[in-house]
Amino acid sequence: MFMTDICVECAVRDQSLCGSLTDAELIALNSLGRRQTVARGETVIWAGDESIVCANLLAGVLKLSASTADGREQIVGLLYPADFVGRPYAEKSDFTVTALTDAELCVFPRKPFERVLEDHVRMERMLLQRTFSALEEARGRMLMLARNSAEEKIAGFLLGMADRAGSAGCRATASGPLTFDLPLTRGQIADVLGLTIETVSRQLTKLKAAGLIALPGARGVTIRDRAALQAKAEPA
Amino acid sequence: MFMTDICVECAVRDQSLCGSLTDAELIALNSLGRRQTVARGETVIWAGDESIVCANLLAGVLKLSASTADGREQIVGLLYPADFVGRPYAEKSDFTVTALTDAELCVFPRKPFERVLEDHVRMERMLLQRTFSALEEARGRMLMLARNSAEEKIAGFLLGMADRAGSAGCRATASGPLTFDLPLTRGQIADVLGLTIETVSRQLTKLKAAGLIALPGARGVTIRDRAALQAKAEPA
DNA sequence: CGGCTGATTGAATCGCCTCAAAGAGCGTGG
DNA sequence: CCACGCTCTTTGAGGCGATTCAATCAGCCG
Repeated sequence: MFMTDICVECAVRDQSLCGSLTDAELIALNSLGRRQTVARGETVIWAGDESIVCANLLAGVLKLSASTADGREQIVGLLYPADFVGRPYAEKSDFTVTALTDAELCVFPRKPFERVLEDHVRMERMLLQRTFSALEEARGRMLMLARNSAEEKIAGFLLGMADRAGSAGCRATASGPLTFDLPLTRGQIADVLGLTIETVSRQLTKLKAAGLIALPGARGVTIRDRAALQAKAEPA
Repeated sequence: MFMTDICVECAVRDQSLCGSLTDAELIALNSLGRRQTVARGETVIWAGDESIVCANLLAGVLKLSASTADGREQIVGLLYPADFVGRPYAEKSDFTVTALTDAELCVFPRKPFERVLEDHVRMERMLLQRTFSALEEARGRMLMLARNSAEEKIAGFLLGMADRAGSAGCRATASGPLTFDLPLTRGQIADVLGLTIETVSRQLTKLKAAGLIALPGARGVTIRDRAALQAKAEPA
């Protein structure tokens, strides 16, 4: 194995699907994969297009979105580093994938990737488990979208983002004030939660007024009272 | 192979996951599977419980539901004959599975079923594809839940049920009036669409008043103007 | 014939959306 | 360097759609 192998220096080597492969097995994938950087706002896959590629997300945040015939949009999932992108064995893409932040992908042509999958049962099994997890998450999101109030949605969303940011290590204190930057605009948060920009803004302002959070700068968020937020997110 | 083999007389033999197996391979599954009938209203799997079984649905309709801590419920999926039930490789169940009609299942203990899956790559691959389809459906449902009006939800729901009933062959005419029975109560429709009972009832009444549908009996529905319904479901 | 579950209908309320305008942050070019 | 324009955000006023609460009605079974 050469030092030029892209997998060797892969930041998500162990968390991604590839974690199921031995170094030897990686060689096949290695020759297949191609690093690709995408700028914030750029769309990687268009809904309805032919399904050409699969990928592992190395860095950044992507959104998965769907929209109605008359243009109403809904973000149906967010993808974080080490997440898998695309749908093997499908001829066309169902959803649009767009970069919310500058991002980096490890892209594979779909057909050859399917062959690798077929040759490596452990990897395919891992993909199955990931897909089940994604399904579970999607269904949980359905409950949230259909049954939670705007306040519950915002509180839950902030907690979710805080957990992610926390593990990414902005500040380690679990219960104390945690500050992080949202990778989404108000409009994108609205698209995730099934609300409007104005409602998102109003709810955030309300939580700030109540002292549960602070909003340093347009993108920053500080969790000041996690317990109270949790109570708003999940009323007994 | 003996005539007592349950797979031989299986109504969904070719449509289900098992369709990927040869008759010889079926023998292993055959000894594992157990027919189980469940009555309308009965719950097969409880959310949070240990994940003990997987199954193929042979007949009837099941609902997959989630609920908030304070009891608001959302149906996150419906299961029809030949659909797969459960989640292999997971230690606990995420959602509650309940029979909406009297139903019949072909149940497998999870652990042994996983072993069969591991031994039959084609079947596992088929499950992967099914799971991707379920994910796609769930995400489409998210768009519907978050962005469609009550009228759009009801119109779309009726069309979906009509398609199912149509293929099951109540009456073959594609564009003419099609009559079928809903397997769901108003309350359950409300849980599917993220509405309330009253809203469902009002929207149905409105569509009836507009002459797009008729409502013969509590459970019956007649599609009188499919094109108009389609227009309500999917405004350009 | 009650008693039950499910469906319908009405009235009033409220939460979120729509429309509208103003303010903040930020990069660009004069 | 600062004014300008852009995008994103905040805030307000008003309206509408769906919910909530409540009462009646229909079908079904014992």
